[in-house]
Amino acid sequence: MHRYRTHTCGELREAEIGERVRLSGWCHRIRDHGGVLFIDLRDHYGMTQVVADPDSPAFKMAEKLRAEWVVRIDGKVRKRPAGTENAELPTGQVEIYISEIEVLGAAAELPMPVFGEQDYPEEIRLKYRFLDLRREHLHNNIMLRGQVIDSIRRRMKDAGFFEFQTPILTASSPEGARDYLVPSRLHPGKFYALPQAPQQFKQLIMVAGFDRYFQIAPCFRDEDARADRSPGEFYQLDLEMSFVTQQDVFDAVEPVIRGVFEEFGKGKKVTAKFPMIPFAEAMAKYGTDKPDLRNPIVMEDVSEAFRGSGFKIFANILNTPGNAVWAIPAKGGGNRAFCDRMNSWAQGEGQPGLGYIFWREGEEGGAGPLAKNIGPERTKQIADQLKLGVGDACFFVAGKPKDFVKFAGPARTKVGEELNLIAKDRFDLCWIVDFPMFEWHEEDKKIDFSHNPFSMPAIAAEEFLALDPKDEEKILGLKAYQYDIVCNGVELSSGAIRNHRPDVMKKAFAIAGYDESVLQAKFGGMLNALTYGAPPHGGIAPGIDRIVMLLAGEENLREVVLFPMNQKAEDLMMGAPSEVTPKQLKELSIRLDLPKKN
RNA sequence: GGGGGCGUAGCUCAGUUGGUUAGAGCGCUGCCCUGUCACGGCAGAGGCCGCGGGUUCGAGUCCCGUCGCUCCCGCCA
Repeated sequence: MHRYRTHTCGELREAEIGERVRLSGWCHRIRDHGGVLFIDLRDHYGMTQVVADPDSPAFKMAEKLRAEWVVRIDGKVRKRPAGTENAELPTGQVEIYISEIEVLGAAAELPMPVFGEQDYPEEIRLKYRFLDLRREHLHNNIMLRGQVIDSIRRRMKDAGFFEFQTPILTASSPEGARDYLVPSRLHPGKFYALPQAPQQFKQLIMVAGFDRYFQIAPCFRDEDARADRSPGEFYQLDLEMSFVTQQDVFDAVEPVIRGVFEEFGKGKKVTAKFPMIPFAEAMAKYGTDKPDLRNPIVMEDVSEAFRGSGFKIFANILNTPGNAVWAIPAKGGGNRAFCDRMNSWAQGEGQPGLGYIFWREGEEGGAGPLAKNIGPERTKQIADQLKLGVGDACFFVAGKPKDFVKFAGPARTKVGEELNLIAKDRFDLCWIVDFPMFEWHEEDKKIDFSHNPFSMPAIAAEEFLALDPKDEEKILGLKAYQYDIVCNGVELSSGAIRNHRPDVMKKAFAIAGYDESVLQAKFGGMLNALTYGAPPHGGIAPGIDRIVMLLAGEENLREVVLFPMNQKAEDLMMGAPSEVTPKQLKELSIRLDLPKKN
């Protein structure tokens, strides 16, 4: 007989009745009836009920067991007495009558029970992650993650991609997020950086002629956390392709993403063909470049209904060129209680308030102070434009669109949530395309890259090279071959057709006000590589953690990461980051200059 | 760096207008219980009410500060 087990805890059926078996696992739940004692023995594979009574030589030992002790039990499989079968368990037709128990690992009193579905504070869950991971919910999430990654690998390889590894210790990159730095012992005063993404490596793999690259790539960024953004490290399905247009990248990636969502989406409807939504359209309709398309609300410009109207606040705002008034239609929100609630919410968001009109029986022409200010004609104009009627409401935001979208987008989401308009049973995916190449940097009063300086401008190279840097209007209107995949309001990935031409890259940096020496200093290696025959190439990098988060139905990345850090980028279980010895620092030629407390 | 929420038993939470000895469930300890699967019953232990200061005859409760956790903004090519 095997030292620890003949079967797993999820294995035994009626076929094994009468066999002498050996199981090892955790005491999930113990029910001691005095005369008869049940233990639900749990392992990775499932749960089996084991039972002892005073006739069993193991009874005395069984009475000593406590939750989460790891034990080995020997015994005989027998059919459960009629009427005591448990249909919830695959092993529920049988039980094991214990003849011997060996304690393999006793457990101290638990800071957090494994049994049950109750919520526990993050701090405890993270400190005792190994206990949390025993719980069915997290355990399943992590297994799902592994299956999703397996599926992605298979799909990528089937599509002709090859998997590469790129360095973890590399050079600090000047753009983007803050780097994690690793001091060099051999080169005092110099540092490696952990890659924020293998961006330059994957481009170099294309320059090296490998044609189709992918990697489940760890990425490191020293930025503050969010619910959907892990501090420190996360994983991307990083991929890159040579001799491709933007459409080729879409055609390669879309089936992989859609396939994974269909495979693991538990029957939720997945977008059959991802719509391509230009950045400008996404901002205008949804107030964000990562719209939740499950929310049917589409905003519209209603500036004309307010221009020169009796509602002086908006009329005055509209006197400034470039300003506008947008409407957020709220089907089914046509009552004062709801409108007031939205107004309070807006104030909680730091807004002065949220103007609204609503339509109800007896006031078919529109109710609320705003309707009275602008009069019935303009109110009707709004109702007609947005196809609103009795029982509906409409909210308004006014000012400079670039500024108020930060509020309008969340307001659209809030209305959708409050009125239950969001279809929960779908994964609505889309491409966001036509991002601007450059944008006006208000603080520095200059034109700068709006995304990745490596993206190719969506304009003929010759025309781009001929651009007059003073022609700001044309430059700010330029689009880039830059694209995102968005699912249910979550940005899944960002990608681009890369700028593989040194001349175009130099021009792009010149337009953004960087001297060629800056380009050389920052991206000399990359630029150099491009001068020796670089293929046109492009790629994208979907976030693995976010995909799994959506598939698992979680709101927080920590629910799909094995050993996550907390919001302050601390590993409470391992105690990272930690102090190091003076000897270690000395070897690295590092002296600490810590900030003074208080 | 800034804003919101939370902080009471090992854990999840309740705690009234500021008023006697701060409660419940789970867990823990002991006893009882031969068919449970969230087993049940009886008894018990367990509290710097995050910390510091203030107001008050009296503070878990009100005020100020601080710390911790969390969510968001900034940040995230």
